[in-house]
Amino acid sequence: MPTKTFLNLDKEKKARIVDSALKEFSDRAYEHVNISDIIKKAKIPRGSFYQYFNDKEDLYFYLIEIIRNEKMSFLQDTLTNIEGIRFVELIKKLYEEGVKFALRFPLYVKIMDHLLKSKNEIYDKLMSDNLLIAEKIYADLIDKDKERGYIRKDIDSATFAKIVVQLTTNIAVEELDMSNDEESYKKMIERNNKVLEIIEFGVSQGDK
Amino acid sequence: MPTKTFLNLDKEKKARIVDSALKEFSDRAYEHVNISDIIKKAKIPRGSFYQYFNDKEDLYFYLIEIIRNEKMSFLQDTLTNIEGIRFVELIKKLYEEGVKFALRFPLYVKIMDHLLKSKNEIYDKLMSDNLLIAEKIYADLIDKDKERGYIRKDIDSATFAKIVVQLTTNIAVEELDMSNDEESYKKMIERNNKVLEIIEFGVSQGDK
DNA sequence: TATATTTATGACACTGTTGTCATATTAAGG
DNA sequence: CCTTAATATGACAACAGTGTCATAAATATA
Repeated sequence: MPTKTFLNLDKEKKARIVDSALKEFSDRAYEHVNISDIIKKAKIPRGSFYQYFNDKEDLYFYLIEIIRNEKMSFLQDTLTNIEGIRFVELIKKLYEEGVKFALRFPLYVKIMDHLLKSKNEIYDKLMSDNLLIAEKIYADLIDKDKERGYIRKDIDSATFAKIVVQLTTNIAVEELDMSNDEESYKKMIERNNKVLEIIEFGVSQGDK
Repeated sequence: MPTKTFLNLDKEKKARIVDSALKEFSDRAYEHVNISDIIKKAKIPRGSFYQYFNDKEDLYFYLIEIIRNEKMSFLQDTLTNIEGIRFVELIKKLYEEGVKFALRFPLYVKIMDHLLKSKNEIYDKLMSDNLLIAEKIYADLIDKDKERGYIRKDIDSATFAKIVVQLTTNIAVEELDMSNDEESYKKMIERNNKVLEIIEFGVSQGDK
């Protein structure tokens, strides 16, 4: 947690520091970000930084917190209106919102992407449960859809959930560098729809 | 490339160096491996190392080469008998062989996993094309299966290929730490079969 | 204005890592 | 056995980054 001193800082200075840090952590993976670069970009002296944060991890956790809050408030509408919607439709919607979020806050998404791909203690502290929790939630929703007759009962819910998590968490980032316009937005949505169509109906031509 | 001096080294010493390096690069991502640890473990003096290799990258590329050769010779049988086999069956077979390979050479697989998840210039130099090439090959095989009536013609081959690459390249590694026995071998195969079953026939219960 | 408290600052000691180089050792050739 | 070439060695300079600390400046309080 940042110190009281940091939180009392005037808006502009705080923003300078946070922005600089966001930039660094979106460019590089956690281990390669160094304080020296952050304070240089934020134009604060070294000593001040350690007046505000314990160390790099302290700062990083603070950023992740900011990002998560932003994402949550972004998804709030979608998540409060789950009732009655089919699982596959929900996934589509969530992905769509995810893409919107990515276009609005590309730095945030890059940072989370680094985190997702990392394999260190930071990941363990912040993420390891998260995806499992998502899988669990998905599996429950899948079960409900089985009851309602939308999904084959012989499908393994856990496997299906895992597939969805794996296919929908990775796709967005590559695109972000290229262009932030409507074009790539539509392309990403479309690609995801194709993927879900395959999952829904399968590729097999057989009589079945 | 290693120097002539290195290649002339007696077998035992060469092995000591290579093994030490393999261990380090399987434990840590490229950027976090340092020469000092490698030479300490291999019990060679610092100067010698630089007699053998230009730098870390030089050594790393050499290891990747070794791994690739091993993998290729491992998959040779499977790859020479593609004729007539259905795409989905081929993927199953390749995955199965992949698991066998992983159990036989866990260090190799961990190293390749680090590489796969990295997002740096090393990755660009060594991997960026590779997955695209795999996708292309898969897409061609999918097209053939369409002709033969195994796969729906309205499926987007590129999308399908991408899905397969994404779902089959990631799964293996987590398991490696736990246990190297027959149990986990069977579990991995089984899980992959479930995934492919979903891809093949879809999850939808609809009349269709 | 005087004093206490909070904040700012950058020099510095410390740690870790790389690649080089002068020198020593070993092997090879005649 | 002597000379030349190949290989081995570890001390060291150079660099990069972290976290601390004594001191300065600013701000609040009385």
